[in-house]
Amino acid sequence: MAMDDKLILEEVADNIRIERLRRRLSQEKLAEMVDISTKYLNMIENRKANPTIVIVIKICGALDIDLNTIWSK
Amino acid sequence: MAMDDKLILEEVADNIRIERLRRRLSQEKLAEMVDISTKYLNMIENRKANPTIVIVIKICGALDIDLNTIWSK
DNA sequence: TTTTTACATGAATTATATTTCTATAAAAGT
DNA sequence: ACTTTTATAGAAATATAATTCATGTAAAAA
Repeated sequence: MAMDDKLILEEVADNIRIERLRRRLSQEKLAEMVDISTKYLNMIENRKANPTIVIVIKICGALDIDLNTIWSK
Repeated sequence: MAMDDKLILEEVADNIRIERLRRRLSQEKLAEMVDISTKYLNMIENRKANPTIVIVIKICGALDIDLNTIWSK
């Protein structure tokens, strides 16, 4: 994993967590909405997973945000 | 793979191909810019792969488009 | 006709995404 | 103080992302 990969995952992870907390959703609730395991959502938010585009788009859908909210460079 | 997953991949795939052709880049050239195999880029454009967010963001970077260009629902 | 360029695909392999199970611990609620 | 909720994480197993190699096709160019 290259260094710029980590930068990407950091920003994606942080923005997901920020938007989730803004909506007062628990990891468990959001994971359930997106149909992924709680463990895996936790890994995403802690920058330990590189999720597929389908999962990211579903997360955005559940949070009612667009993709640019998660990465806007 | 659920049906709405396929809908997502279809739109993502089509938009990547459209933007690549608009810039007159070959699959080989774009794959090289993004540092993925030509075969895999071909699979993405033909809706046979579900790439990670890091790869999608790198593709957007190479095409100089934002994420919403690829998925805007 | 020959060569080159671009796109596509099957099979086999490797790397990694994702789940399941389990457990700990802090924080919040009662 | 007790209970419940929430977040975190290790390890092992499973699913699938991603590569490599080989090959084929078709169109454009020489």
